[in-house]
Amino acid sequence: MSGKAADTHRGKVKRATLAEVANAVGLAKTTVSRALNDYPDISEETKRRVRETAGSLGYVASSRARQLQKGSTDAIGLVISAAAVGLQSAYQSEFTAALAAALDGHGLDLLLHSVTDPVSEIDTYNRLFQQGKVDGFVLMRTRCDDERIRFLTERGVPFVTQGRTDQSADHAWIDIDSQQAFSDAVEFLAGKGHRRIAMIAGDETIYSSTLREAGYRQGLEKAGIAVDPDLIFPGDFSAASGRVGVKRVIDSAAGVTAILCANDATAMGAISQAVELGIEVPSQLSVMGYDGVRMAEMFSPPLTTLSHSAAECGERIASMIVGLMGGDALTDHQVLLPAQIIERRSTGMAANV
Amino acid sequence: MSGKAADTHRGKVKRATLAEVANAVGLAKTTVSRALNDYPDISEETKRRVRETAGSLGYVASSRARQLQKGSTDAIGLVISAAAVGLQSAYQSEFTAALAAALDGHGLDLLLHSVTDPVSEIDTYNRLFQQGKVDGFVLMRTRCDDERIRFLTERGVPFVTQGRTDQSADHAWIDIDSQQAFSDAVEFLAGKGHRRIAMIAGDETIYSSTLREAGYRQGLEKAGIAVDPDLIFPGDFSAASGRVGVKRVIDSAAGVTAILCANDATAMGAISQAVELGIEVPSQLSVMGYDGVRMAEMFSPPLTTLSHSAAECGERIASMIVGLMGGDALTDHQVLLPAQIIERRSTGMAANV
DNA sequence: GTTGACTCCGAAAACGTTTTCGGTCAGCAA
DNA sequence: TTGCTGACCGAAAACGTTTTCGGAGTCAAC
Repeated sequence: MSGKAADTHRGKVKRATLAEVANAVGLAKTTVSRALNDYPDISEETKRRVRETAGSLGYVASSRARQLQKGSTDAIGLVISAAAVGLQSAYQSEFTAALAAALDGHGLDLLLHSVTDPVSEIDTYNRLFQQGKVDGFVLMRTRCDDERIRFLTERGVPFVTQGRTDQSADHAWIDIDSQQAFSDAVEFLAGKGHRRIAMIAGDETIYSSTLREAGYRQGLEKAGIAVDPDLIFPGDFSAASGRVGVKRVIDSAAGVTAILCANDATAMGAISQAVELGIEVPSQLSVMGYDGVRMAEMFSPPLTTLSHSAAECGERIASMIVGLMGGDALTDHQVLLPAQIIERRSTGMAANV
Repeated sequence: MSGKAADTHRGKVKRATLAEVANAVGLAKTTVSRALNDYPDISEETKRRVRETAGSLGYVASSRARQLQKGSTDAIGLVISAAAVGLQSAYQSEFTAALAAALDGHGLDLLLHSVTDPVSEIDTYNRLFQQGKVDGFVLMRTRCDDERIRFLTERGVPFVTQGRTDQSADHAWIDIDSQQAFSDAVEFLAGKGHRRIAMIAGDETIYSSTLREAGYRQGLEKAGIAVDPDLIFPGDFSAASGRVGVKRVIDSAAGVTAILCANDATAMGAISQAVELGIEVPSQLSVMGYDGVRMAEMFSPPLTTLSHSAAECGERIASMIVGLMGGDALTDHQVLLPAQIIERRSTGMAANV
């Protein structure tokens, strides 16, 4: 038994330990630990020897033990509510992937935790942190008045939100300037001759929804169009709400030639329903989305949308949370990124009415 | 300073420790630990007292310390390759979310790790496990001959794959019977009068792609249609490859009235490109996808597809990995689930050619 | 009054690191 | 010889749990 692939016996996997390495190389645990961590008071020769035998034993330090000693995990938590999982937009997925990639760049892992019961949400954040499973959090889908933020701020837990809130002054966040974006969008549509522009809004409990709507109003003003509250239809970021929205527009709002949707999913739902109702997009109706998800490009017709980069957002959040955990002073902790109009073929000149 | 919200001073968060609880309640650490873990040899009265003071101190056991002692993390790893992140299909996202939810039901967390360099992929699996950050893995996008599987099997690391491989005999997996599904799909199309049915295949390094193609051939045979290799076009599961595929079909394959796509994304790309080329779906061309992602329903036209449940897949994988880690014997460790045809409006009767 | 069984609890070891605090040794100056 | 400096290494404590083992009681039976 010259255990070459050592301990391959199904079931128990024996990891090499620091003590074993120390033993093998004939030094103390202390020395081995410091050699591996490249402390200056260990001679180069010793370091070399240590690294060598450590390597040959396949030694990898147990992060469990290290964490216990150092008091920090190298993971940050992201809790997604299963209730919203059905609504989990394509953008959220893209963002999550980007975030994981970005965190990896900082040597951090992303701990995904799903919570079914909205009541136990806060409790989950609490447990995850108290248990020491994560060092901080990233929050998505921030709500106008967000209990999670109050809770985490109170405890001094590091976190960054993707999206602002009413309490924005007090915490680190990154957000897209959706208000500006929606204002731009309206002006864009107005520039194409549209005068009666409807909006299918997002979930009103989400802060960003209110900003998007505010942007819509602002854009109308800039374009010199009076705001007609009857042209604002409720929605919830789902494709389904786009479908419903379109029906309502048709039923109740005469003369609408363009619909601005709270996000791409809603826009796709809207288009799909419109087409089913025999309305041609964009010749009879222009539809515009927001987020710039990948699928938007492949939709038929390809979606005109307001695009922003999930990758950049992930990168910056990663840096911010690293900074926060490093105890940085609050600088650059509130970042607003622009969105950009991508004109495709779901929008066109206003039809004559 | 009656420290009600205790230690809210930004930065340091003091978690209550077992010793503190023991001290407060006037018992030994041992007793407190066992009381909280509901051991039978602690009196009910004592348990009550312990739970009470533990609660009032806001005590939550550090999972770091517990893990160190017990030798197990309560997390399983999912590594996604950033290269594929662009290709990360909607289905993968849905599945990931479902998996996280299902694992949560078993008290497990999902550790998401992104890897950029494909070369370091194996290394990542190794580190993650050796470091003791995860107790096992779930693998997605299994390849025909999958190095990861060889590696993990060799080490005796518990894992479940979503998708079979050439080495399927040796490991736990769950998969959709895509071969049967694609066979069914062809028969379905043949039943609508289609005779020249093209296929846009998936990434050929992924095992499932080969099964899907095999199913396609099998379906043709059953329908009594000769297989024409020129009707099989390469793809990579992306919407883009659907677009390209359609162009090729038009250019090089006369008389095709239906296209079967390796997945929904490809189908959507195909439809979108077809429409751009002035081809009407489904009157001139039927297009069918696979996976049954949510967006398929909202597409225009709504996509006919082969649907299977990401939620169920997640559930079962969760149970399987729990079983594996519990050291169960190999039973029920290879599960094949069916997919179901959902007829929507991207398919129709064959056009007269 | 010893024994045994039973109930409840505690001391100490263990998990595998990192960190704190010295300790040894060589070389060199006084 | 003594003392000092610098370079290198080690013993032991610490992190916060769980587990192993055993100990102190009580009570009944012999």
